[in-house]
Amino acid sequence: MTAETKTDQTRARLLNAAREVFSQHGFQGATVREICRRAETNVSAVNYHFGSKDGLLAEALNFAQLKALQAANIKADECPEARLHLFIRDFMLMLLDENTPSSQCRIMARELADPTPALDKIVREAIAPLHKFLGELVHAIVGDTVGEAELRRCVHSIFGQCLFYRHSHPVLQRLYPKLRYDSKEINAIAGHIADFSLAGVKRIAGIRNPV
Amino acid sequence: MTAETKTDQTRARLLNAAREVFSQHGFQGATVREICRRAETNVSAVNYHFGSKDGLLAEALNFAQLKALQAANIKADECPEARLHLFIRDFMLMLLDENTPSSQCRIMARELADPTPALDKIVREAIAPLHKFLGELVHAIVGDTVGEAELRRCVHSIFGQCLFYRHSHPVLQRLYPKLRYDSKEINAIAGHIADFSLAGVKRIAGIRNPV
DNA sequence: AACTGTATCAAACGCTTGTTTGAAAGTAAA
DNA sequence: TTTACTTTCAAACAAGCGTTTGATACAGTT
Repeated sequence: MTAETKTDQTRARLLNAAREVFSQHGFQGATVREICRRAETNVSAVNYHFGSKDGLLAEALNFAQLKALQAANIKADECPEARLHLFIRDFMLMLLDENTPSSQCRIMARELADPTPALDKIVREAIAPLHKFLGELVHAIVGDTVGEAELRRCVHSIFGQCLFYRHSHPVLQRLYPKLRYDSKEINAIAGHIADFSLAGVKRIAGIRNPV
Repeated sequence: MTAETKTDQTRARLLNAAREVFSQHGFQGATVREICRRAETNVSAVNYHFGSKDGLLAEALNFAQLKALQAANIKADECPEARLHLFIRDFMLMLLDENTPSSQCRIMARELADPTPALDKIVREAIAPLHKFLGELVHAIVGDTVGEAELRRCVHSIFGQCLFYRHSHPVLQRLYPKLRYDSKEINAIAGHIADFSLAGVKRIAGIRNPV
């Protein structure tokens, strides 16, 4: 085994472990020692390979999946209403599904409220494009009938509903101990948010809602 | 000055400082040293008066304002739709207004995603009643036409929209640097959420929405 | 075989955390 | 004033944190 391959293997193990631990405990709550324990390597490996805990977070972030989601949604040959539904479902799957290794989105969700050195990068490269994307999708639904501020608030309403299930998960588990985020439940939640939001944005736009 | 008065004064100063710091940095991010610095007392005062940092948090929590909000809303002689609007406005004022010293609600909001020893108490005494209250309010609007699961999801949609502006504040400030939560902005946000949600719950209930 | 550079590791470093200690100051009753 | 009790405080404590160090093992080159 060459030295380079060994380096890459250790790096990869560290990145995977970091994504796990960051998404579970947040940046502040995660410890370098636990990440290294899961990566089965020494504590000093983080600083050797990534310079610092900050550097590890920066490299652990990966927005590819989020961008793929948007690209696939744009390509989908559907009306804007259907695309909104699709987007919400895919987004909720990324946020909630415990069977997929898409912890990037969950890392970001954790950091929203607690600025870390990486938040500027996250906002610039992931969140801002995401808001722009959803803003355009909502605009395609309601047309030019709503002002910029109201359009933004519609986007906030949609993201707010989605993120609620991630942020408030510890609370919801206490309120409803039987709650499980299996694919059936996630689909039901996504369907609800899509219906609820479609009625909401149309109401804001002054469009009559059919039953 | 009697000893008891002195004790109470120090206790009160510690509680006020604790509410400030907890709401700003969260439980984990807050340090007893900073709390004591703001309370202008010694580090050991926290353990002397409250036993531990956990004990300080438990006593710093105060759900009176949240309960007063619900009581006032029930007393208000308005239709359910108007009461929903009132509730959302008052709730947003508690969550966002920086000029009012209602940091309790903000402490809770911070802890939602990050279980602390106090979360069980918070859920039991504050969040569960709040969800029950809003559930009944939504039920008063839509009647018996929607199932229990869908009603719960409507409540989640409303809280999700409200909490978004608190949780994502650091992100929103980066996206829109001009954003300020003055009373005009808070009222606009509350109005939007009320309109948006009213249309949403009626759509879920299968009630046609007027323009 | 000797040399070079990289990767790993146990151990330690400097710092911060929540908490404890023991003495000093202050208050109230005898 | 003496006594008993409460409150404050500087200092220290043990544990945990991110990070650094110096030795060791190892691959590839000469």
